[in-house]
Amino acid sequence: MLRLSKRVEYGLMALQYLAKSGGVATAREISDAGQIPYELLAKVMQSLKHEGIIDSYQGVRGGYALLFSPESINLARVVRALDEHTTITECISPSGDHDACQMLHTCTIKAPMNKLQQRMEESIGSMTIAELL
Amino acid sequence: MLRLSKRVEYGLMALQYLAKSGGVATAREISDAGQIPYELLAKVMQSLKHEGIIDSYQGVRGGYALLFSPESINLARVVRALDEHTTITECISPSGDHDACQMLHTCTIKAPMNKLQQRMEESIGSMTIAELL
DNA sequence: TGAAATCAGACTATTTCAGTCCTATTTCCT
DNA sequence: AGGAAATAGGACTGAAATAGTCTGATTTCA
Ligand code: SF4
Ligand code: SF4
Repeated sequence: MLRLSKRVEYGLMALQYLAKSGGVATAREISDAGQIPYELLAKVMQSLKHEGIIDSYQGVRGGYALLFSPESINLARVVRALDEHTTITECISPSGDHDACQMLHTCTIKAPMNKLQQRMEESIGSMTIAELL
Repeated sequence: MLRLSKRVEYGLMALQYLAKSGGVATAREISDAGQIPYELLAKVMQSLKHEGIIDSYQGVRGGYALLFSPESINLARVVRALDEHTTITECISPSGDHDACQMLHTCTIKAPMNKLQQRMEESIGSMTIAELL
């Protein structure tokens, strides 16, 4: 249940790389350094861009760079950018979705699961990219 | 990545039920009460039994009962009993497996992931069945 | 103008998960 | 003794999520 996806792992490696380099790096460069499938990493970088964690520069001599200091990017945000399921249960929806669980009404563990969700988020959010260096 | 499996959800409901009832309850009874697929729940109960969280009684008038007080059963243990992946990465294996990741040697995020694993476990382990009542 | 890079979407293959089915065994009650 | 009700355990199927690949478009610099 708490195994992180390859997307997140790759994303963390990439962010770590960008933090270390301090400047602009290409997806190819990061892929080579970390032995990460290039095409998959490319997608990950795009997701990180959309989330606003990194900036991108197109064309030759392009690449990616961090938009914030490593210590101000916490892992919760990275997970939110790269993972489908960011909640412990489907009834806890980040954007108030209505595709919620069927047993929503009869469910007896909904409330405590909410509490757990908070604690988990705190755990993940307590770590930053700076702690990967 | 942190969506808990149905097995865990059902397991928590069942343990909550057992804690509330205080005595012996059958899988059928719990299944009916929580609208849980009976066959799947039956498997879950068996897993909980194997982990040593509950005791079972076979035959007519049989069923399941808690082996410990609700406040001494934490969710980390439940997850361990019911979930395949209890670690954040595959290189963190509970029983020192050797099916570890290929990039184990070149990986640059292994150490911090270990730290995160600990924090996550603390979060999950900090909640007990008693908090579901 | 061409090479190198991001951007975007569709696609396939693999693995995981939820759920079902079937049979054996145990135990109580009549 | 025998049947009903329960757990035990394995095999199986279908659906869904994930990992990875492919193709083409666009941007930008030299
Ligand atoms: S309502 Fe209950 S069963 Fe449904 S997703 Fe939420 S916690 Fe799980
Ligand atoms: S070694 Fe690195 S890449 Fe492999 S599982 Fe561990 S953290 Fe992930």
